[in-house]
Amino acid sequence: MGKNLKMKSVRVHKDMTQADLAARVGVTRQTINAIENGDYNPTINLCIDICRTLDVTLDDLFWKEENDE
Amino acid sequence: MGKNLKMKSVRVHKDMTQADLAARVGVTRQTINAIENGDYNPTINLCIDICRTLDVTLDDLFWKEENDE
DNA sequence: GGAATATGTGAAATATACTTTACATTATGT
DNA sequence: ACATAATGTAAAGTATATTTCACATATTCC
Repeated sequence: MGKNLKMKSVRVHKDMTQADLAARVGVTRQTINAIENGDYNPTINLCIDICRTLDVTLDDLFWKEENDE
Repeated sequence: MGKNLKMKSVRVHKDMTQADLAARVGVTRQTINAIENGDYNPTINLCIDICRTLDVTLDDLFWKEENDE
């Protein structure tokens, strides 16, 4: 699976660590790490919580056009 | 949880049954039904597959603004 | 270079998404 | 009214998201 570089970049731009984001979202640091590294397939509610915390939308972080490599 | 009326409406507008959509997405009819009825919290990859099949994006079907009731 | 902080990762346990089977209810057409 | 298709739902099983605990590597900063 591909890494979620957008998520990482938005998080860093907001000066948050993986642990910070995890705490605000109410999830483990490992979970955030796994999502950024594309190690699994999160739940949509978790995605929504992450997006709200980072002030972006689902399409911003999780949508991929048909022809993404 | 709230029902996903947008998803139902797009699906119906495309003249697909829950079973049709399920088959195209590669999932059970019950799963589609449960998602439309807000009975659970699907995986983002499944959401993406549903969106692609219905020619919409994540924000169209699954994003909710802060102040949705 | 060493201390502290941030990230990557692994293995075992738990919660929950999703399947399978099955049946009941609601709509639609004739 | 009857047949048929579409939807709602329930229980038991399987797959996998997420946690917890633990440690190793990278990064930063003094």
